[in-house]
Amino acid sequence: MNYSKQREIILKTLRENPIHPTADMLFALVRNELPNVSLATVYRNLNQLAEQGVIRKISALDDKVHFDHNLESHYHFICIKCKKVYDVPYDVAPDLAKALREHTGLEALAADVLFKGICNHCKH
Amino acid sequence: MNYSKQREIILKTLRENPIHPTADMLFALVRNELPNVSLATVYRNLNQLAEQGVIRKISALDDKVHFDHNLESHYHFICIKCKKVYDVPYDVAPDLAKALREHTGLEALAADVLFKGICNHCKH
DNA sequence: ATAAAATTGATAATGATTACTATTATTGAA
DNA sequence: TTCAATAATAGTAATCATTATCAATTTTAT
Repeated sequence: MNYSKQREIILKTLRENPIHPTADMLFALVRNELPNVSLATVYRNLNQLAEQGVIRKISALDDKVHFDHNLESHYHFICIKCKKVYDVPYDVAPDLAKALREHTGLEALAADVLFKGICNHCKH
Repeated sequence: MNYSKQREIILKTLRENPIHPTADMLFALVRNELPNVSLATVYRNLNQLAEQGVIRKISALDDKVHFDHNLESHYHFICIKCKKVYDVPYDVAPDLAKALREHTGLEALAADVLFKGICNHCKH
């Protein structure tokens, strides 16, 4: 993987944002710094970075894929009103893979948890 | 919601199948009984049934939306090789909403858990 | 029986994502 | 540094799951 300015700025932009942005949200942000960047470049690099394990993809809703720079084990809460995605600490549901193994014998490589509800901000 | 033969057979077909089929899988199955059924009718009815709470949509698998006739609380395991979706009993991770509330104060209306790994069948 | 409302099949449209391609940038060795 | 090989880019076309549209048909309530 060669260096590219675009990839550097896409990654930097993702890391600066706690909002779990989608590809098109990042496209808009990155264009502030690189006005000629292509949407295809954003998608290409996000997929490469996810494949390398530098970032994570989260399929939060039924529609767009969101990206997460936080590699630590954690879960997500999506607000069904504003669609914002919040981090949920791992401690809320630790050792799910172990529980799965003990109950079913299945070996999980990953365990994704997605809570859905209305966030505190939207309740008011 | 009026009665329709198509809806009846779509629902019956989903209930007869433990495979968490997608819309196009159901389309193929339903066409055995109703050769003139339209793909749009399958989508339309699955969405209606899900909206009524008669069936459930499961997303976040891989692009396509799968449908589940099992309304009891339970989770899913997807095999990353054969893409089959298996049910995982609720007991593997009970009371996630309560744990979320106690840790974060957030109120979850739903908690989806998706395990990813290689199923026993694909291991051989 | 009949009119209003719901549903259908066929197909066009949508929207997120990926593929393609000619051009440009990066790299490592001579 | 120069240069050829490789990788990445911008722009755009293509893909593919899903939705929307609409005239025709079916269901339902009166």
